[in-house]
Amino acid sequence: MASHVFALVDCNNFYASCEKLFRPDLATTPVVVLSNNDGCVVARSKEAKKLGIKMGVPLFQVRDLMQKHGVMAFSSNYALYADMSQRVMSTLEQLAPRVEVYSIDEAFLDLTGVAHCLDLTALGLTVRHTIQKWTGMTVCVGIAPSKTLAKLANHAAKTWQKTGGVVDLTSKVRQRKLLGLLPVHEVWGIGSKLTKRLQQLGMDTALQLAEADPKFIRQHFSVVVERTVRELNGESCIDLEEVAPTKKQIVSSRAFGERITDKQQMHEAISEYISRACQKLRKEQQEAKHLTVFLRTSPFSDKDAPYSASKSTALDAPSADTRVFLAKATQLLDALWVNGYRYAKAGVMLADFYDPGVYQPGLFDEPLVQKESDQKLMQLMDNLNTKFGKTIWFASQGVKQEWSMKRELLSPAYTTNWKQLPIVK
DNA sequence: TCTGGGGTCCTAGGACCC
DNA sequence: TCTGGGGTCCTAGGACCC
Repeated sequence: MASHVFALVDCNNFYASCEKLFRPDLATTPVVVLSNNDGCVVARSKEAKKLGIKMGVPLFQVRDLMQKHGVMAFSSNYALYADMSQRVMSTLEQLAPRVEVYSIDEAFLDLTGVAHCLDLTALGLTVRHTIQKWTGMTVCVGIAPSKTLAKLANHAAKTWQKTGGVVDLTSKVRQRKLLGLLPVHEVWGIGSKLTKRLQQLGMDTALQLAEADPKFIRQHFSVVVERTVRELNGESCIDLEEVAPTKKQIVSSRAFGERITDKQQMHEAISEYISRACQKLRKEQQEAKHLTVFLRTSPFSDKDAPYSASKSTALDAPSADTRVFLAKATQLLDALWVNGYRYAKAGVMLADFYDPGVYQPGLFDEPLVQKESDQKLMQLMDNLNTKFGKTIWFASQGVKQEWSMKRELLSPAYTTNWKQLPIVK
């Protein structure tokens, strides 16, 4: 069997870099990007990291520090990040035979076929320079015989400047050397809970995990961790997935900008989430049969009474019609709603997906009638809303949406709105 | 006063069937 | 009163990722 070669390409400080790209005046300024509702820090530029601002920290805890050092904050601007991501990914597709877009700022490349005829470090440098030149983004590249090792190689490329942003980890000797240097929690798939349990068994470094007996790990943990051990030893267990598998569930949920205490407002919010979820569903060209609605108070507040509840229902037949789900969601909300709480968040979840037209009704079920006019209406709505922004919607979604999220520090839509293009003076 | 959103996979346990 | 073994399907919950 031919051995695999993967590269992991990862943008440096992606969201923060997107914001800086169109603001050359901020080149050396520390920048952070905030979560929805401007609640916590979800991305930091290298200057902000240096100040000790941690990932995920609530904004109010670092406000003084930020003020003192002149840190610039932005609300998250997903339209901008998604567009920049697409530019990076389509550049990668021109540079490598097979690409798996793994997240908004990362992609795995399959270099198996080209590994023997090209110098891998040189190839990594080419990727880095091309992305830099064509998109303005800086990336690091990690190359290794398994995805887990490629992740670690990328981590090394980011951590040590003298690597020039590219680390070729195809040699066993280098693999072992790096594994010995890294704590076990840096390994892809090892989170905080597993780290604790591994440490209790005396495994503190990635190398100690790599040297554990896979059977022992299988017994004490799971197949997932066993696979990680094999991957750390250069045995590729996780394949490249060039085409994204169809989704198995769609979630739409948001924390509110202000607490909701009024049922009518909650109904608006739920209607909005249903509408978004159904639009995503139609974009996936799927129909769903299962719906969950949930709501809860803030889990962080000690003075609010805690309440968290969810209810699910199954449709008679799969659908992608917003109106069908709106009706069901309203029933679920009636059953869930309790007066007197200060609700902080709610959401809906669609599951149990089918390709349109393949669902088999039970013997005694009503035969399915899918009206063409219904599908056309949904399609028309989607077209209008994609083309012109949010243009038409259902009355139940409300107009003012006073509960909607806070985004007070939003940057302009530099790349996706003609009116907000940056101007060169 | 202020703490994100959207996913996946695996496992255990219960219900049900023969 | 005694009372098996094996299989499947579903769901809830836990863990992880970015």
